[in-house]
Amino acid sequence: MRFTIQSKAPNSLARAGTIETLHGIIETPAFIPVGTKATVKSVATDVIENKVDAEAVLANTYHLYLQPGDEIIRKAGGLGKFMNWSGPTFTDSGGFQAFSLGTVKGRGKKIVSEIDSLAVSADGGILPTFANSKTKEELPQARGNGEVDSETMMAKIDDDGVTFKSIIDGSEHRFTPERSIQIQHNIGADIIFAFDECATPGADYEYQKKAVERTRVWAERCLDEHKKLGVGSLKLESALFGIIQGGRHEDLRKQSAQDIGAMDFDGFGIGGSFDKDDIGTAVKWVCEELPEGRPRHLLGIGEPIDLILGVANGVDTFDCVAPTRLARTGAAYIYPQPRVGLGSSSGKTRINLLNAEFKDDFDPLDPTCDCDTCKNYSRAYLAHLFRAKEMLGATLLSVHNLYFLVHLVKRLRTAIIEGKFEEVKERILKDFA
RNA sequence: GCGCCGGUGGUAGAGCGGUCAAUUACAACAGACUGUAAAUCUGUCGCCCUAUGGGCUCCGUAGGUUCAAAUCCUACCCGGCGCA
Repeated sequence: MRFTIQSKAPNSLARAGTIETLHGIIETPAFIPVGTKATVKSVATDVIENKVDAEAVLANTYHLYLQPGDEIIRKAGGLGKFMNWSGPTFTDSGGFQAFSLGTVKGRGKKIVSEIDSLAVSADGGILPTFANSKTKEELPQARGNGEVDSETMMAKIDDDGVTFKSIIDGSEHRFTPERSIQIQHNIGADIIFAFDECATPGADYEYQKKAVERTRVWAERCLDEHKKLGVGSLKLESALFGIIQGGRHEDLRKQSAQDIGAMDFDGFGIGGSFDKDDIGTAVKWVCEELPEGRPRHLLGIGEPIDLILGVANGVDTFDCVAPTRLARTGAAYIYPQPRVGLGSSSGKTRINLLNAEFKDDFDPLDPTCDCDTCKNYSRAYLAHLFRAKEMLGATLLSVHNLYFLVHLVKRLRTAIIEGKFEEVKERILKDFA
């Protein structure tokens, strides 16, 4: 893998560049669609390539390890071949799942729940049942700190790794930094991530500090294992990115960035489950500290405004489930625009197609958008698909939302190269403020 | 014409003397979603108000029994089935 910075925006951390991989070039900054289980949900790879214009896709180690199993993907010739994606690929390490399964965060008002048991759902899948749902406030601090001692939790973290229950069949499994790297080598993505501990943003300072230290130790172990494995049987040369943690604490973020930045990683991931306010603080602290010549990926972010702020603060690549998840429930990103006769959708940056006002709205989703969905289908038709529960709705909206974010970031890239980043940033920011 | 069964909120369909403005599902209306346990989850869903409380109307229609009726009785109207 080779990273080249083409141009930098003056008085800003923003930069435009290229990441060259075995499977093609990623022009940065770039928004990378998430394809957790080796599929960007509801969208075929040729559409991701030709209609969304994505630079790469990101899959997940945890999910692919459980199903279909990393051996199968290795036999298929690696992730890209398996899913018919010829471009660059990423895999996340599974560290985030250790966090999200360990603390079970927010579905609706049941912020955190104790999982009572696993039950078979109507469609034959296995679902946990939430017998003693509690709000965040009611939970003991220890649970928020990841000290998940309860037998009923889905994951337990210790200094050596994470033991977790399969979301598919409840069986017990264990990830260590070494194991995560081994699995990721079998999956064979171009860019893989170190196995980190992602503490909940609500955890206290002491716990965050511990997570930073654990992440540092695990990072070294990942690097060792990665070097030991070399190019492996697949002969796919993966680049390994180290992950920075530290929550919302400046000293911890800088410490983590120095720790990880000093190691022999090909690039970096910034983890930690952010909300909007953290981009200008935590992300900035980290990017100021990291060595300039290696790419930075902001894990799990974001919304349009997050992407703009992320680029401005030195991030090169992003991934986020929001565009596809929102699409599946009928929500679409749009550029705010005054719409005559449509008071409530006027000026919005996101609309819900299930709202009654779109039943007979025959305009495109976003008249300023050049995606296939906007060029060919009306809001009324999309609204109908969602009301009728036709799966094409999810596909068409996913294409739009992905296109929207991918091209938003492409616009920023062009602006950086043309020396107009501040101007373009301010203009778009004003739209989304 | 006789007999039996049935008529419940937008729909289906529970309830069959008080805990019923009425279970549940669907529909409808709104909200949430940031390294995907997510084609998911949450809320509202008779009307009105000085709204974690109060008032009014309500289970085909009209009467009646009862302290109390969607629930029991009578008549009528409507629907289904059976027999003439």
